[in-house]
Amino acid sequence: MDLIPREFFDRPSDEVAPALLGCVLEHETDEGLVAVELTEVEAYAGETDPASHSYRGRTARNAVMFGPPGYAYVYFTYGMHFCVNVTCMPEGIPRAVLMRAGRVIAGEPLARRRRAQWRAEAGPRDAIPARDLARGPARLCQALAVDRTQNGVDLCSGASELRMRPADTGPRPAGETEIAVGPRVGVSAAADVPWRFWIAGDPTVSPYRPHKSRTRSPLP
DNA sequence: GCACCGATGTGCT
DNA sequence: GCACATCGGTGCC
Repeated sequence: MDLIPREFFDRPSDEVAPALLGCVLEHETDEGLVAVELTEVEAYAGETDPASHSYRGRTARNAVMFGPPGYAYVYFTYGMHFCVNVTCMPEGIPRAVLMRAGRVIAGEPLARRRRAQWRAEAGPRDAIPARDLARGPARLCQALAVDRTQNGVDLCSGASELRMRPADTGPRPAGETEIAVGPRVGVSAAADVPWRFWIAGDPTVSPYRPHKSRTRSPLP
């Protein structure tokens, strides 16, 4: 199996993040295989990063971030969505890269069924465009069927159903070769830190949304 | 395309 | 309580 070696992840998350663009996250289940080529990622630091789940120290939820590099940290958010990260740096140093979006390169029918099933609860809908199958961190988890049960899985092991492959060294489509950098999406703290990386011009990159507070304006 | 907003569970202050 | 590393619908330009 051609997988990314663990040493790749044994460095700061803001170095790992851009290097992950073009790499492939794949999940093999009883339903089949779905593989996604990463087009958008975000780096998270630990004790120095107020936007990181490990900012306030180790808890049961974020324990995987404190473990060795190359493991999946999956968390549940907004009452209905999952997001998946890969851990970086040696054991004891909490760093991770959030995988925000990608292009489905294998198992597209299965990925579309999973996404459509999730949306069907709100009623009948139009077909989902291919570019939207994994366009956003929660959509990526839907397409790959990643949830809590994948938290702590070793992404560097061929024995894992969820694993990471190196980038294809071949040429990319014209206009999709440059790596762009900017502030992270949807974070209220440290919103100015440019730790989001994406492939410039790629249609599967999620639209940028600044963080929005849920508190409504007071009544007149 | 953009702005608003509801759904919904969990981990904190 | 309330904020939250989100999404998808509706309404409007």
